[in-house]
Amino acid sequence: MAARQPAELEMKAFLAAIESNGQSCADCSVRPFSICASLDKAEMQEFEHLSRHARFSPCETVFAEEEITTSFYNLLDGVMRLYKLLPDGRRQIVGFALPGDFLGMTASGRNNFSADAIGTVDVCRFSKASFQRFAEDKPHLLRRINELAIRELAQAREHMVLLGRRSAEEKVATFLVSWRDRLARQNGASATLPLPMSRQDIADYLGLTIETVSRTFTKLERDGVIEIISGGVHLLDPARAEALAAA
Amino acid sequence: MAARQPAELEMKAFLAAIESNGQSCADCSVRPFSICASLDKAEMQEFEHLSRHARFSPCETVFAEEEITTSFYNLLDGVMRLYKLLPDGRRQIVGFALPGDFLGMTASGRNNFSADAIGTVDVCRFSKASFQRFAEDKPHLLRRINELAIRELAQAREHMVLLGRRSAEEKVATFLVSWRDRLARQNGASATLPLPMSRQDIADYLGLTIETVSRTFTKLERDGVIEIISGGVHLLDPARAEALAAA
DNA sequence: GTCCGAAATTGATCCGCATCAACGACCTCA
DNA sequence: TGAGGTCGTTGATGCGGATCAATTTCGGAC
Repeated sequence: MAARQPAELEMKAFLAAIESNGQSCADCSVRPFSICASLDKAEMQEFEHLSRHARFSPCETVFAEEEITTSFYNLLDGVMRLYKLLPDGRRQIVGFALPGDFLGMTASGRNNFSADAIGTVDVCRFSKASFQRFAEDKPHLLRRINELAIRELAQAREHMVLLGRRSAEEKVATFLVSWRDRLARQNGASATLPLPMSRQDIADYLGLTIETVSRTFTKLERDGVIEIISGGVHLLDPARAEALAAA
Repeated sequence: MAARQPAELEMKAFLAAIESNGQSCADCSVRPFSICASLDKAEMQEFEHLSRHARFSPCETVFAEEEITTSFYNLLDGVMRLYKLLPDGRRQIVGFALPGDFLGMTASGRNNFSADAIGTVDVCRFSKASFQRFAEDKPHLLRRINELAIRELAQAREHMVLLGRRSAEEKVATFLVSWRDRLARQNGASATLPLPMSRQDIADYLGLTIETVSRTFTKLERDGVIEIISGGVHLLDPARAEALAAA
């Protein structure tokens, strides 16, 4: 087994880079990625009064499936797992939320998935009612929300292909490549991938077991595609990973 | 094997019931289910001029993945399969579209899936540009589109659970129950389920092979849950089907 | 440092579904 | 009425990933 170096340091740096120093929307670092990007200065000031910052500890649940939705959240810092449970406990992670993601929109008024903090998480929280009142007559904001919903829908469909039609190795390679791309969009490209989620989380995201995920990581390392390090992986051969992900 | 009676007749009746007689939005039968439900009389009249009716033959492709999106579609009549292909030909059906469904919204300007007519299909077609111009400053329409997008997102996540975490039998039972519920929403409940799509379509929707779908149908019939008839199934024991789907 | 519990890895075995192959049902068309 | 094609069903077999079962590694407390 390869020596492990802390990719957590890199994760820390990454999180610091996108850290919202929180006092004001004006210097919120996730703004360009969030729904707030569509607001002008005056709207932003009004909007600011609707939000309250909140912090969640590792593994804390931010909201649960089927609960009546009372708040919307703008993720400022940290990573969350979004998941659904079957009555017998089987879990499907439907996505990981990164800073800038907007959570809480529902059609039914009840959350259609649960959301946990993975590490420590900072959010902007809005009451549903006041947010809806604010958004009601702002077409540019509505269009922005729409755009994000449609982007998520595209991701969801991509993930359906992965879950329904890809092998374990393809699943893991696809996960690594698309996780890298998501981080890169905010943070710039890097061959060192922090993976703050557990193997179990990855398994439940990919529709596999923890053992299969672990074996597949090991196989990719044997094949020289990745190096497994503490808290993440090093992408040694991105081209090969992409080839596995595409095929 | 059980005798087969034509459920196609029932499907025909179903389709007739929701048939848009097409001349005018005013007597369009899918309106209450579509985005048009949010428009007032004046808007509807303006909107009407933006649309052109079109008909597609069985198996005809309405639009293809990756194509630049030039039109939006309101499905009036018939059923469509929405799917994505991997380079090696593996297919994942990401959904079936029914009358009232609105197709064509993209984040990137390119379709993120392909759409085929299953039987004969009638649509309302809008040019993307004129639709966007029309919708731009109509918050109620934007909210309606949003609502539909979020509903689809919820469905997509539900389907991820199915693809990632359910057994073949659970998948088939879930499919039958939720197909019944979708039809019922428009058409009223019925124990006779028309299945206009092929076994291959069902397999590609559920992440299975055609053989496994066929065997599972047979098993459900042996167990008295369904009766297989021409062009569909008869749901003999809805409660048991729902139990399989829930578990 | 040592101890402890949780997470990850590895190995052995099993099973659900895929694959490969044949057959049957139904349709169209000559 | 029969030939041929497509679709669906059924059977035999194989394999990828699940399951069961140890270890090993890691991180934190002291």
